[in-house]
Amino acid sequence: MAMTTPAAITLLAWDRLLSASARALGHARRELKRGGLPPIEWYDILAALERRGPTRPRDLQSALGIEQYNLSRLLSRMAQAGLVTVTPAPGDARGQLVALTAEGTARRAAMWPAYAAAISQSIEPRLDSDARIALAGMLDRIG
Amino acid sequence: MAMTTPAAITLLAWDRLLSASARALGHARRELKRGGLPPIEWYDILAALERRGPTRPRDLQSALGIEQYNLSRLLSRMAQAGLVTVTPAPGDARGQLVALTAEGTARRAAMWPAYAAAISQSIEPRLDSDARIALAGMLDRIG
DNA sequence: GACATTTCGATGCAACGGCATCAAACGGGC
DNA sequence: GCCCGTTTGATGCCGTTGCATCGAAATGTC
Repeated sequence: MAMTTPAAITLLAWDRLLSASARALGHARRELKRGGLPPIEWYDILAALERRGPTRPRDLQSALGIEQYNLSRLLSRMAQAGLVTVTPAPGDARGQLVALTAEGTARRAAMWPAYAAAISQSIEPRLDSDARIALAGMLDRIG
Repeated sequence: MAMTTPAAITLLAWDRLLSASARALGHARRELKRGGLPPIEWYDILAALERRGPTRPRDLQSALGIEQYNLSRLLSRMAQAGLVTVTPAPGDARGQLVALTAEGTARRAAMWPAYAAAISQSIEPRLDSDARIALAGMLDRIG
């Protein structure tokens, strides 16, 4: 067995991290597209709004880790698609309040089966429950 | 303590996987940019060419998991930057042979310190050697 | 209260990626 | 040798992202 230096281990972990997440993300994206559904980014925003209720863009941004300009345009598209409403924020004339529409709620629900299936297919087949817990714990430290 | 169902564990792992890799990747990208260096994608191609010697685009594509059209354009840019040469492939008039230039080798070497530092900073601070091995093993199964 | 600083969100522009398609060349079957 | 399906790589089109910057409103300073 080859001697494995700490640095080499780090690189191996890096490599696996990038390729595993790229593969998994790509799979989920394709599955959603295959179902004629919106992209993952929309799901995250819709789900966040469902959890939090009407929210300021700025707060969405920090909660989801999206770039400001990116979120701005995502919200434009989602509003145009009728999934959210963007209204002036009460008490701050600069800002806005983003809220789910009924259609937005429905759309998020419609996305879930395809999305959940993709997630399960990526993660569950070869990791038992304990391994998943351990994996989440390690990744949590990296993040 | 809340009961944690298997499905919830899967979702937690998914969440951590995406956010950890996004954070780590973003950090590495920013560090490279901060040094006035080419993007990660270029590094991967340069490193692959250094390992493999002159290579057909098709082979790079499957080795690195890049889309065909994407690789085609990356190679154009890298050739224009003088980091690789693209010549007709001997024995196959459809194809090409991509080779590193001296400048390409130098550039890859110049990228490494910044890239390696970003990797270490993302992975090593809170995972010891054993944890990194375990992490790589789990991610390998997902990929 | 006037002025500088900070925060919020939009946007022009260029680079990049995804998709579909194309032309050229290869190779197998007959 | 000829045709047909396959492989290789490029590209037009469009949607998205990154970057820099802007204007407007809020907040802090004096």
